[in-house]
Amino acid sequence: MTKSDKATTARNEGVSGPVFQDIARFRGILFDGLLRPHDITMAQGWAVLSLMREAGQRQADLAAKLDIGPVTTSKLIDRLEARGFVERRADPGDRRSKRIFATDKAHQLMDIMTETQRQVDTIANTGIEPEELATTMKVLAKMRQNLKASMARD
Amino acid sequence: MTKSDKATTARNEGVSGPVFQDIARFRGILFDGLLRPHDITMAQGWAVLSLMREAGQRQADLAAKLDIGPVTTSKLIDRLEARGFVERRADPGDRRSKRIFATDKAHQLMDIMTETQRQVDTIANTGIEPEELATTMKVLAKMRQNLKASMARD
DNA sequence: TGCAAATAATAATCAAGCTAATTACCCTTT
DNA sequence: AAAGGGTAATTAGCTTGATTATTATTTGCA
Repeated sequence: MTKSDKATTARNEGVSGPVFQDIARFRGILFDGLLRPHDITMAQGWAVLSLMREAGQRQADLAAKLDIGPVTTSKLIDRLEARGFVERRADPGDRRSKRIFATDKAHQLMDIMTETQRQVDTIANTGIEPEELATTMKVLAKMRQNLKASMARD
Repeated sequence: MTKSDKATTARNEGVSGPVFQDIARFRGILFDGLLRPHDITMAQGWAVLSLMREAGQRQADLAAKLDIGPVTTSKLIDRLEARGFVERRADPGDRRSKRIFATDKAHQLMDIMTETQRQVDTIANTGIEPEELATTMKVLAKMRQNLKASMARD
């Protein structure tokens, strides 16, 4: 640890700071760069994966699964449909709803997403002790839960 | 691939998932909600803080400090200038550059940002052991560094 | 039964990030 | 001194988020 690092920590400046934002952003840039040849983005890929795990979700279901808003979901599906990874079908029982299905073309994405995530994790986790990493992932899960719960109540 | 890398990969498949994206997003929503009465956002606040620590930075300097692109910086400053938190002045020595200064109005933001961050951290860190939190922050700093380094080389 | 409230999707608008391309300017080299 | 290459800021356009409001449909209840 350098002297300036120590000073920064002591002042408590930027300790949690933008570190979460930075990591999320850097991971996204890396992820999207690796996915570019496959004409898909990280956000789109995760949406498709959710649809392959559970076919025929309504847009509202998918939004809840991904923890994003219904509008974001709608536009995400627009792009996925334009690229042929997904299709909207009318819900036979409720004419307000649409059911979303992954197409055949989407099925190659499973392995691509898994492998890409492995690559990003390998880069991000270099030089980190396995036990410390395990602790970190456990803590992050708790943080995610804390934050989500605090938002749900408002 | 080292032995510990292999072990990590084996145990940690899909663990990282969108958890970083989710935490960053949730923190941003909370942060921006708390800042709303002050007519500023989290991203804007951090930019102003950097300008108060070091007055008269060029936009490119600020971009490097915040780890964002020059275009994002330019538009961020547009919004800050429109709200009267910041002003652009011509650089006397280089007519390509502009020097950015926080206005008097900005000085109240220091405490607001500090306090808001404390509130968000309090929510996010509830029920987490101090040692585990310390480990996590250390690991996150390392991850951030790993990711940034991997992007710089391309 | 009929009307009010809830729900599903979308349109419109804004913030914040990105890349690529432009413009203006500086500096070094010949 | 002119040319060329590099740097600073901006414009234009895309993605992914958010919020707010609208439309169409369903459902619940008096």
